[in-house]
Amino acid sequence: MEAKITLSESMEDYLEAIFNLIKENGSARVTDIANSLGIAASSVNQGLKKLNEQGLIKQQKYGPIKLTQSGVQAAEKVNCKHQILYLFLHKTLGVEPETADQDACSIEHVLSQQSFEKMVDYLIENNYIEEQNCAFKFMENEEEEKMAAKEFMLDSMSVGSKAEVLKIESKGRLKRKLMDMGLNRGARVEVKGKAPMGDPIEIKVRGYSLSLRQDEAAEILVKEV
Amino acid sequence: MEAKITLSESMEDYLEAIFNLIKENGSARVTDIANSLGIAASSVNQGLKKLNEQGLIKQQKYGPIKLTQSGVQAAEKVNCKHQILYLFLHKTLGVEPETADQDACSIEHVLSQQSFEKMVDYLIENNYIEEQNCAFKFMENEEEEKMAAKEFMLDSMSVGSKAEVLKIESKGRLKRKLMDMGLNRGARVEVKGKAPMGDPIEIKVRGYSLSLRQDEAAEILVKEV
DNA sequence: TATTATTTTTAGGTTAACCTAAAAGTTGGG
DNA sequence: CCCAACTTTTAGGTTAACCTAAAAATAATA
Repeated sequence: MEAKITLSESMEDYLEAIFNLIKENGSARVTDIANSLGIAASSVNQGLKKLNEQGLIKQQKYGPIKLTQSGVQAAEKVNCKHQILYLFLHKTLGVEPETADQDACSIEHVLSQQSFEKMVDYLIENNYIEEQNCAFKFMENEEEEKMAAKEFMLDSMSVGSKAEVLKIESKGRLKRKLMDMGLNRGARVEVKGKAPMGDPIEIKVRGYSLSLRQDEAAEILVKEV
Repeated sequence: MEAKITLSESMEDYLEAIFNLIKENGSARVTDIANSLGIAASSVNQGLKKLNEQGLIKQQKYGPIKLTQSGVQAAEKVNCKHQILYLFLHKTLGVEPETADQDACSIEHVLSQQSFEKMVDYLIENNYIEEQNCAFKFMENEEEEKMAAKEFMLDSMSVGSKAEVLKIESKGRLKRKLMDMGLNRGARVEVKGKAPMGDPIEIKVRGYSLSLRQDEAAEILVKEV
């Protein structure tokens, strides 16, 4: 129902940096963010524009940067992932703090939900974290997954039907590409049309129209709604 | 001058795909690589050009793709990282095979050496792999890594550099011709000049000057000296 | 409050990694 | 041996994420 936002890696980095700076200093300025990420202030400025468009931060020209509600949510989610990874690498594998932190930083953007969950399980079992912890904020939606029924591959949906994306079955780059198009878990799609041979297929996601090759659509598991 | 090769994520992906395709089918074609990575053939083509420049693969126009010695090395390294991650995620954390594979794919490019080593330690302790395994191929040679990869195809050497011929990769008439020019194993060559488009290339061997077409030079594996 | 210093923004790039469409080259079947 | 089908390459884009240099706005201080 909510317009679920998709963040690129660097957008996540910006958010996280803002989140941490606010926690530490009470405020986040363009230069602070730039310093903490090691990039130019002008680059940060551009990034903030996008976060602003997504409604995750609020900034007036030359003014201080604040997180909106959904901004805080998103930032906490990223931060939480970071913490899980850090703890896992450092506490259970014995990786040095600094390296663990760097690795967490690079992995947090790409690791699957499932792997995160498994790490959390492991950390709980070994008493490194407790169930009450931040670790769980992003995990709520587990059983919803097994609500089975009415699951199809997107290419077999009929014109006019609506569905929710459950999973992208392909790997690597293709998966990435599809996700970048907005086809993330939970996204609502509507099949607007199909060419005679079923290729390509016209769909609508998050307000955008886009057309998929049939073999691409065949990689997308959806639940009819 | 250290010629240490640094590979971007996608270059690593290309290498890995080539490596696997050759293992599975005996050969890797542009379209196969494109399919296995889910990207357009033309994109692969461009990527291959770069790998070629780095001396990691060898391809003649419209011809099959082969890995050079250093190409195989690099590919094995990446593949090995992939395997470690896969085993770790799947065997010790219980992540599902498919997801573990995808995650391995994204992480393999960015995880630190140290974290890899810790995972290997863990895998050995729990008897998922043995010391003899591939897992170590990329770990012994930390300093050797800097030495390595001074091997190039002659056409990718810069003007002014000197090298020793290791092998002529072509066969038949062309090989004969090149050998007759004095390009035998062990011969010392110096690159005297290149025409604007890299074709032809002026070299000096055993006191003679001679000029090679680029695709001829691309058949000659040399070690920089 | 004027002047200097700092911060933020704008303008105008670059690069890597993709893309589509079409041309060039190769191959297999009639 | 020729043509249709496929593969590979070329040509000409796009986009995200950076950059530098300089202009505009704000803050500090003498």
